[in-house]
Amino acid sequence: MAEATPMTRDGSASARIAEGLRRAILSGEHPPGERIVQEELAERYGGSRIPVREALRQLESEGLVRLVANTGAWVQSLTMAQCSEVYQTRERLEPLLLRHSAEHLTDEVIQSLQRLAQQMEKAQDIEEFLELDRQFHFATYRAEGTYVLRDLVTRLWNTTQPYRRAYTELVDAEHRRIFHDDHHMLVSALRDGDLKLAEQIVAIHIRRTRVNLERHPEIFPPTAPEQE
Amino acid sequence: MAEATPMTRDGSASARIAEGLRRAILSGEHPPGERIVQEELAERYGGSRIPVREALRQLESEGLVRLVANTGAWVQSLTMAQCSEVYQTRERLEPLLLRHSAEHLTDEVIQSLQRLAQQMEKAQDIEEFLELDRQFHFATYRAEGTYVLRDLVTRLWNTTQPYRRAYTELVDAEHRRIFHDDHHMLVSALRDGDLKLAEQIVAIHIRRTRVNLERHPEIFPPTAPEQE
DNA sequence: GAGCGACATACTGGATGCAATCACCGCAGT
DNA sequence: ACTGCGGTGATTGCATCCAGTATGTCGCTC
Repeated sequence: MAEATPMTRDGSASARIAEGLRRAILSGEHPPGERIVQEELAERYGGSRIPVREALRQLESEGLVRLVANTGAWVQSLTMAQCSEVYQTRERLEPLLLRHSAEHLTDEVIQSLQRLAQQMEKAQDIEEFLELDRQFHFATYRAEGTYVLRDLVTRLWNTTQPYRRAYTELVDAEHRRIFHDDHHMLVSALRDGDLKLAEQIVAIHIRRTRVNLERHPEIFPPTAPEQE
Repeated sequence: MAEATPMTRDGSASARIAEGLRRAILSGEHPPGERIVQEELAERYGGSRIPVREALRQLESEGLVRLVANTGAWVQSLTMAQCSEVYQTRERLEPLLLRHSAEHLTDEVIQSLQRLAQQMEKAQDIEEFLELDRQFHFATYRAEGTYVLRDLVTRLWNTTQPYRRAYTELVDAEHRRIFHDDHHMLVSALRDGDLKLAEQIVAIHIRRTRVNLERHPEIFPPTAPEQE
């Protein structure tokens, strides 16, 4: 959905392929560690390998793909430590982003947040849950003007998406309850205009998820690949 | 085939070109807004346009280059607002990175920090000053293990490098004094093992630079180009 | 039977060439 | 003089082709 790279308004094949592959990876179609063969992508998107290679370079920079010279490309996989680092980064950045966005959070936006939070509680399928969660949080990040920080946060979400998915698959009802409570508390704080509280809720929300992820090392690749 | 740049250097041509162009942009050889022509780069690095294009895609993702389909590439330029946003991001992230690094800061490292800080005070030339400043700060960021956060911070430094250069050119002796004092205070705090203080110094140091940058709008492009 | 080395295969990396697109510039019209 | 428009040149985007390298397999030696 949300693009990590600023839209260069690029109708080119390489941009299309990058977008398609990014979406495919985020949707879970390609799990971390899966091999990516240039020719297959070229055929799938109806082009030659040249734009595919450019797309792969771009996704590598975004942290979604891992390239090894003369060898090939794989869907990036993170160790638990790396994933944890991303969450610590988010814990620092998202409150800041929220603060920048606050002035653009109109009543309509807050109402739609409320709706999204309620919808999430009724979500059955995991993909729907993940999608709504993402929509919810990015709806609170409406910073206008510049996009540096929001793009950064988008990338951080993207690189950790597979692990969020894996984690979501195995949490029980009680943990979900806490999760939803965070969302409702955030909506309330925003409605009351208590920005400071809202920032704290976001930070705690992210920290909680990180701590829970760290309780499930089985989600992550068993052997630490010496990537980069 | 240009023999000046040995092909045997490990890593693909596109990686070499990306590295070279990145270095050239950071060194100020190519100022923000300058047009980048693929063929010129290809000739300069002794290759064809294919690896050049891959390098440009990568640098675009890093925020150093701006690509427009069917039109060309330019060295990325930031508005003051965007630059300010990067500095706010750094203000949140670098204390965190410092904390991760703290355990790796041996006495030798701290001594080299001391030396770097002293060298900076004697630096004549602006390029030397910038280079030493960068070396100083990244010497404090020795996070081992994973590199997610350090890579991120590196990118943030890179995208704002031209403006740091422009700003450095016009600050007077008094402001430099404060700058150097920050560095010495940081070394002291690290030597004393007062991590909390060290984090605060870094944050204030970054904030101070941001505020000063915001006092010099003439550094930034006059008309806000509708990039992104 | 196990370990090692050469060959075969498949894939990636890069160069060349051609079509497509955009920017620039001169010219006609108002 | 200013604006709108078409032609021309330069530059980008992509496909095809060729070379280089890593991997997997088979056979050979110990």
